[in-house]
Amino acid sequence: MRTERFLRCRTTTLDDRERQRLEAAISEVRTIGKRRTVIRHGAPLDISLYLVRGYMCRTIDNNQGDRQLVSIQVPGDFVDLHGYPLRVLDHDVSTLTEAEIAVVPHANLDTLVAEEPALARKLWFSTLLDAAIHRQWILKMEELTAARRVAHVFAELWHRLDMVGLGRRDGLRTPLIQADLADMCGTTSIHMNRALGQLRKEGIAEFRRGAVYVRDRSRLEAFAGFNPDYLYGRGDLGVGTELAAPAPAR
Amino acid sequence: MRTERFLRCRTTTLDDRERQRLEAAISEVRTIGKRRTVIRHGAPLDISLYLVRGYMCRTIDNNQGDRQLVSIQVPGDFVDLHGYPLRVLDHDVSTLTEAEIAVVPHANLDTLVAEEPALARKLWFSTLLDAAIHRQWILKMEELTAARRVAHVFAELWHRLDMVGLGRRDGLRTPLIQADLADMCGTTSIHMNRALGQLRKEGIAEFRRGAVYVRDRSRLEAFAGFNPDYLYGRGDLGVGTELAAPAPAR
DNA sequence: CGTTGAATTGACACCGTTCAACGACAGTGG
DNA sequence: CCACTGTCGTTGAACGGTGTCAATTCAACG
Repeated sequence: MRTERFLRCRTTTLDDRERQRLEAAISEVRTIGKRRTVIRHGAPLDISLYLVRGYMCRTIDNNQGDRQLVSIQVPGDFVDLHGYPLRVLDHDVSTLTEAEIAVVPHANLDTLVAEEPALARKLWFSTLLDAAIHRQWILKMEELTAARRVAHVFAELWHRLDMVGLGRRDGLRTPLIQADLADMCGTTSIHMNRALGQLRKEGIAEFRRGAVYVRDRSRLEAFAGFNPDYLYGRGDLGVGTELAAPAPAR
Repeated sequence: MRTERFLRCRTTTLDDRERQRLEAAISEVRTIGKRRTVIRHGAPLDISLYLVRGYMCRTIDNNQGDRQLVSIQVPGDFVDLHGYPLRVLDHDVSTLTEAEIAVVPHANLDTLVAEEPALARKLWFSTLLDAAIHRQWILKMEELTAARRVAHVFAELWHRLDMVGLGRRDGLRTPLIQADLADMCGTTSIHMNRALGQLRKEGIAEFRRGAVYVRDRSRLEAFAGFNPDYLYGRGDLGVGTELAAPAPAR
């Protein structure tokens, strides 16, 4: 089943019937080559894309003419479901690797949403997961140095791959090159190279042509200050796991 | 009407009947003092809050124990509608000023979503607007220097206030102190002070105790590289307004 | 075996942090 | 009225993280 990874291991998941209805909303499945732009910002949309296999990303052009990576998508992500309520996207959607993509016409989503409000709420949930990830990125971009930022990217990606059943024991594989990591972390590829060198030297993670080898996962996560709560995995969102009650607003 | 500003001047707006249905879903309106935390991350929710008057923000605690501001909300924002599909938030929601807040029980939203799929899609739209703003913040945080970042914050806020009919000619008023701006821009309040000094010296904007005076708005926006498309105001999203076609993915 | 994209290294300037101190201003109470 | 107090804003100097430019090495592939 093509959508088997959708919302897998999340606080909100689909039941069998809902999954079948979603599956039935797919009009076709396409295979796209690597590094191709599939959706362009500003173009009116009448379909949304679900990522079955491979990696994709969202990019935004900045004023200097180069692209920033504002999110990465893994199998099981309903990549541009955002395009359904928004009708037009603010960003571009591209493949990183060759990818298998399920096409869901908005007309089918109209039916689904009208007939299955509970499923609609779950689809909505999946898009807000992206928003939560965005928020965490804003936070980490502000808070951390480049080495810690890229460590956080690794930790997040690893965790997300685990959730959809694609995780590995000793690290993770990514389709990302150092320039991509730089784009994600808001730094230059040159400095990213040095940041990765630091991770290697400190024995936290070793990046070699897309493969990330990690000996001690908890050390990586601690280094990055990674807390998976914002990914809405099974289990509650940190309730009871905190040391102290939050302080007043300011 | 309390929700008159909701989705005002956006590409997607409510019609009269939808607005009345939304209005009817409000169970009560509360007034909250300034700088109070209203929703805490990790707490199960059965209501969502709509901001009628005043300013609010979303914050996330980082590992060093201080809070980062990941978004600011103005009147007309359905602040934590995210809590409806998510059921639990990844962040805290606080007031900046005294605020008037409409409470919408999730039970009422259930009814609304089931009976009015088109309205549901519009509510969904409003939450994805937040996601689009988050993406732009990620981009700008990475791309710009501190002075340009805060100029972008001003430009965005001004534009959003314009959309809900609260804009001014000569600049804007905010409840933000320099430390807040620093939290938003991922810098220290000391450096923020210098960044504001630079804006003042260059005649771009003058910040005095929450008031931002701007002589030449287009200069402010150019300095920040501000492009309002991502706010989904009336008019299309930059189609035909660009100088060149986007380049291939990489 | 040459080409190409990717990774790596060095030198230098700049942006931003940190610590420390001081100034401006409003509110409060004597 | 003034002194006190706390918050917010401002400034200086030293330090470190990051950007920039230029050059070089490495790996993959036709």
